[in-house]
Amino acid sequence: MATRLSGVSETTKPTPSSDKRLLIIDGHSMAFRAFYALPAENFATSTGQHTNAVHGFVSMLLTMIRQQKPTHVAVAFDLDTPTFRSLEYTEYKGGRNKTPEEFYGQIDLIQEVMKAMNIPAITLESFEADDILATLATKGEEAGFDVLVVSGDRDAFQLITEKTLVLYPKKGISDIPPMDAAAVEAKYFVRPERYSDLAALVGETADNLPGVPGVGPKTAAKWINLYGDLAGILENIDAIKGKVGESLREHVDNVTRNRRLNQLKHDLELPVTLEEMELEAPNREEIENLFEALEFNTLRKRLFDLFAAQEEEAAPEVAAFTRVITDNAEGLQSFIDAGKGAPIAVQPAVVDGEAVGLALFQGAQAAWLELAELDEATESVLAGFLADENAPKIFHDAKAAMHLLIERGLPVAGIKDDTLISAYLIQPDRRSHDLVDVVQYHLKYAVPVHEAKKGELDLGLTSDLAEPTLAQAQAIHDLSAFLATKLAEKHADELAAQMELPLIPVLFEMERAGVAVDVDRLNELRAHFTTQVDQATNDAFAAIGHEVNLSSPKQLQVVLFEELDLPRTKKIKTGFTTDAESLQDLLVKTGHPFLVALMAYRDAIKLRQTVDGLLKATHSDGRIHTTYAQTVAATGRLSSLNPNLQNIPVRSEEGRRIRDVFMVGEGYETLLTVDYSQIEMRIMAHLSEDEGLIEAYQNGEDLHRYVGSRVFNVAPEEVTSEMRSKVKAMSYGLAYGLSSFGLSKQLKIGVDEARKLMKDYFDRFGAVRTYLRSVVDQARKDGYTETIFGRRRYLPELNSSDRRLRDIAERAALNAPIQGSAADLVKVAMLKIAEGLAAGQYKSRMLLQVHDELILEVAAGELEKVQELVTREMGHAADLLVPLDVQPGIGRTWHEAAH
DNA sequence: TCCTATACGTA
DNA sequence: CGTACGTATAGGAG
Repeated sequence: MATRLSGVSETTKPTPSSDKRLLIIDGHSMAFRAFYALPAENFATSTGQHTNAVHGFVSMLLTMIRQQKPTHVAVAFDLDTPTFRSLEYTEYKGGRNKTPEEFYGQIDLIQEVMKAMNIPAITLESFEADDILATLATKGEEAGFDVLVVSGDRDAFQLITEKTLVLYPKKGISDIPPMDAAAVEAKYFVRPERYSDLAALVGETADNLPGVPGVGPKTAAKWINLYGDLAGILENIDAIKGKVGESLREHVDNVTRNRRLNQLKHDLELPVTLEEMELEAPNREEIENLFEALEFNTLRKRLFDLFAAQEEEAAPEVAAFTRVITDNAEGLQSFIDAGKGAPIAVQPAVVDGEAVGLALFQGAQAAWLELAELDEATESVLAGFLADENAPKIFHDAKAAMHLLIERGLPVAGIKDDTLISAYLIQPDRRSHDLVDVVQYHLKYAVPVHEAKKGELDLGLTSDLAEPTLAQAQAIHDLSAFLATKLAEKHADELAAQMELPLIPVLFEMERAGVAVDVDRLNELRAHFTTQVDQATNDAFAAIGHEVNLSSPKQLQVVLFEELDLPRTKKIKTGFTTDAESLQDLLVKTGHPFLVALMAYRDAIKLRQTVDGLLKATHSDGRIHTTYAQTVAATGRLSSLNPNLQNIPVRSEEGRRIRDVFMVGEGYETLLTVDYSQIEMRIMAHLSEDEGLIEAYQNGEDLHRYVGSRVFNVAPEEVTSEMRSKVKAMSYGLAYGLSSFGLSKQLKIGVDEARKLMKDYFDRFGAVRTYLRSVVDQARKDGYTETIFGRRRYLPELNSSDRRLRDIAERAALNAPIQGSAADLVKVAMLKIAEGLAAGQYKSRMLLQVHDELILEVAAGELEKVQELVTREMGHAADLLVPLDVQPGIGRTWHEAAH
């Protein structure tokens, strides 16, 4: 029987905090502080709206909340309308510099953020934010709060009491020392309640309130301490001797006016109650949208982390479950059987890259296994369950779990669902779908995580892992059910079941297999490229007569545009670009030898970096095991990382030498590469149903030559290579939303010529234009684009009022069905090939996928059949209006196998 | 130690 | 003012 570890795991109630803390912020003054603390030019959205004040303000607010842990928060803002002070004294706050243009609009944005964070932003007609702060401080104290006032205005010091402190930012927006009575006294030699008297005497330049000339804080404090307060001073005004006494008598009207104006109101009627200021979780969607528009990625994470941490301390509203420890075979078996074949969520606990524990969840039961502690019988039950194709399992990132578990001798089959995949298909444009984020987003609670630190593993720690890992397994289980509905709503359920989920074990096997590399050749190449780097470095230094870091664009800018005074290139944020294209232009214009050396340096060091990366990534088995990210690319493509094997050089002669180190591994006969030729163009022909394009492909013509002959109105054999390359660039460009301007730049021709080229193209292939337009129109209506296999990409910004964002979305909409359909095709082919290889019990295996190319390792005697299988399945992955042409290549290395 | 900007490799 | 990616380095902020 299962050992009961802890009956029902309790949901911890948040301990009702007896100390209520109210944080109140002077919105304008803090926004200004933030504005001047952060450079405006570094904080702007792509639309040109400056955000430095918003960023600084929110950053400051988050820090405050984290450090001060307020239970209630409110922000007060000034209005533009006159206040009772400006009405009484028209020069009040006069003479201030005009608000900088970059500040414009940022207060509104801050208020929007406050709204999304559910923090009241308070304004009051004819009063200033300071008065609101004062009223709130008083109200808060009366209601038993500890009050923290954040203001950049020294008038706030008068609010300091035993229960109210002021945070007055001194420099920048960080490092704010809380001011209490003692701090005020230390600085100004008067108690806070007398600070306004002192300020009245001294005056306040910022508010255009002149005081008594010749009287500074020291003198004012001396008088206050001598006569008690301002009233006392005025009573004894004639007793004060000297020049300053005279000055006081002369300017006494200033003083009384100042005092009247700097007295803050404590008794205003506020439109918001204290209860409404209680700090609650932010509106996640609003924050997502707002921060997306503001391009605040770091802040978004900080914000959610902050509130996630708080919610964690509070109680996640998660159903209780029975937790069992299954440290014996019978217990585990009965746990597995209890679900009667319902899917079980599986989540490994990882320390230092190894699975140390495993949480299982089903129904309302959770099981925890410590993998190092399992006896043989229990392990065998577990292994049987994991490997059973008919025992359905749910993961969040099944492929990663498969790697972890197989290292423990536990192969996995029967992946029924993967919530990582589901989350991705629902929101393919999100870059990350961490379990924590996905649960927070969909289920609206914070799933706990255990931050295991390196080298901290001990007996105590493994059990610490149980609680959070069990909660994660429960979350995965709940998420699976929740997302299933969402997937169906979005018509992505079939894609998940038929394509993405079956692909997981295929990718797993490819990653596990890895690709063999010739380490000796890699080292030789490294030395070779290093020689080139050194040579180019020497040449470069010789050309300018001194050393410089050739890898620093910033330093290069100095050399190129200041020392050498070369023509300016395209402007970028940090000055002028030094990219390869511009360097080439500069070389043509000036012929400066430094440019030659620099370009050689760039080429060589890039190749050496690639080689270094490969060397570092080579495992002890002499193979490189990349990881395929199945849930990153918004179009449905895979991506490859650690290392990226989808961007190994091929275009340059030197670069191709790197492809020659990828080789067939021991026990295998050869590498086989098969790639699609012009797959995206073919998909465009299919989707557009353009008769001309379809005919060209059906007749097996050289597409670009064919298109060239039509566009330039010449016979196919008269199409020059120049014409062909123009047409090729244009054809591919179209699928990316290329403009005539872009085409003219790329082909280095006039915009007029480019425009004519495109017009001639569309005159001949009108269906392409119709199709491209319809894609965008349809997507604007639907909110998404769709591939041939029904994969959607959601593009809400197609309806943005911001033209820049809309244009970007339109280009994405043009490209997504084409790139995405190609990605789908390749995935389908991979599934069929994997199936065929298994069915034929071949030893040959797939190793790599590079978008339109598959690389296989072929065992002795299998080449003919495997090649037939691969070319057939790739060629028939979909039934299009045009044939799919695939090109096989055979060789000992990746380079040799290229055709 | 983190993040951003720049540059550059692939399809 | 052409899509989709991943990775390296420099340099600033922390």
